[in-house]
Amino acid sequence: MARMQPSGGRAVPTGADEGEKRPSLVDDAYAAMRAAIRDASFAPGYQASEQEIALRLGMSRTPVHEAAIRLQEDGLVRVLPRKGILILALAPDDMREIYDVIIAMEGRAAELVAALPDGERLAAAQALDAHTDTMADAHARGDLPAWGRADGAFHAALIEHARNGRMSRIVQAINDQSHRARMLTLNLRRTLEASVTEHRRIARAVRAGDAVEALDAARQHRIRARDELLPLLDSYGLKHL
Amino acid sequence: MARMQPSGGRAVPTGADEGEKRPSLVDDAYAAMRAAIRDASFAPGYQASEQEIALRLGMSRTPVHEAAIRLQEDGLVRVLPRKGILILALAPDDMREIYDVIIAMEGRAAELVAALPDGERLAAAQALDAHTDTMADAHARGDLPAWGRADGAFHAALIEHARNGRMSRIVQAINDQSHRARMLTLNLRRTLEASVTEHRRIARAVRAGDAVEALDAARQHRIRARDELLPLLDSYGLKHL
DNA sequence: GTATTCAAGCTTGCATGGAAGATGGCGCGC
DNA sequence: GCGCGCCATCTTCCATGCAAGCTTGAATAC
Repeated sequence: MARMQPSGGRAVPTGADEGEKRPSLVDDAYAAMRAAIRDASFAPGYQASEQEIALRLGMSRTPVHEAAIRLQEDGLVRVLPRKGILILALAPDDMREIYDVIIAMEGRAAELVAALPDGERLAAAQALDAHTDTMADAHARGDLPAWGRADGAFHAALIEHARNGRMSRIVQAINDQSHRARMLTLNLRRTLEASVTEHRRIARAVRAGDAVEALDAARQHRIRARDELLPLLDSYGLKHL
Repeated sequence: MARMQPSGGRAVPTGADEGEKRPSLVDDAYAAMRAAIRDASFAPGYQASEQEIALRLGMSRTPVHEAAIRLQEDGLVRVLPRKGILILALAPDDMREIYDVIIAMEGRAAELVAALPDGERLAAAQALDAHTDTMADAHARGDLPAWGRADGAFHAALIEHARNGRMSRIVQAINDQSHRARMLTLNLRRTLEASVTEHRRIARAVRAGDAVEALDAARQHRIRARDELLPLLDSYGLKHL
């Protein structure tokens, strides 16, 4: 938890949020704890005391407590009355739930993007292809982290171009929950090429304005990824991530 | 805001939540404010002061403040720094966003339910048909509120049988946001029969275990409802609900 | 040695006070 | 009359105090 500082960075880009306001201590605490959970400085299962976190962040218990409430709402922690903050672990069944949400949301997003008017649609397709190019490059260089970043950027772009703040927020919350699992399983993946191919198919459907094809392409992409990942988790006996 | 009492009722059935704990003051405040917003005791656009709400609920400002944070996370209010709690209104564009989320989630839910093993699947289909029967009865009697309740029960059952806590939570949050709009537009609806027919189609697909058909039926049902509702809102010039 | 009780120390829940920011009205200058 | 600036007031933000609940471990009875 060494790097857990009240980084001045914005709390979280909420998608549909346009009101700019300077971050409060609560925002700082929220961002710091969220980052600490994402990069596993706070390991799942760890039970922290609000007092201790407050001390470390150089603030009182109140903002930490309020940030914990937000994190609980996001599904990242559980606030146990009079016991502390529990960092939640992910079971394989949680991954199943998460994938179903993603399959639903990205499918609809792809459909929506493919139905945009020409200008926006082509811009979106171009952005998607650019990210896929980056993925292909990273794969050729054997740069796995870069591949992961580009893959994330592709899916983020797909959602963002659907212009639906609520979808963006939901997907972001879900991604936060599964971030650790994604990082872990990046090394287990075998079929990186398939992703590139499938991304191309999605981008092509968007470019053509074929909503039905875009929906199916996005769904199949995520369904295949899930069917590849879940057995992997089981075989490795990963009960919690 | 007369009925806004710290009703002893549970805070909110979180779906995947099994930890039973007696409600705290924060839970009371959350439930009371949520109910007040739902039934429009707190009108959209109204700017409340935490102090005033606390006074009315017979507690101090702290639990009200923390409940407000949760409500903000749910998208029901906006906490304006040093200005108060703003009850959010819904613009037609918000309804478009909400419908896209619902179309995505219920479509996937229907698909999942149709893919359940025989026992559960048939039980689900039976439950869906029962709710549809109630709707038909209510329609025959001209009992619009009962029709609305049965319609809500149908869609809630569809989601619940998909056995995905995250989906349940997301859909519940979205339903909270659109509850007022649904109540309002109930009176404007013309095509109640169509809903019954489409519900039957969904239930039939579930019973047959036809996931593809269930997905399409659920999607088309919501798409039609949206295409019927949005123009209605526009024509009535309803800028915020 | 084992089981039971109880107390001390830890934790958060909630109340409250001080401080700082936002707002609206009033008075002053023009 | 009209606009501008200032101040009173209202609001939240955050720190802190107190009380209550849970856990742990030691001491005692057997």
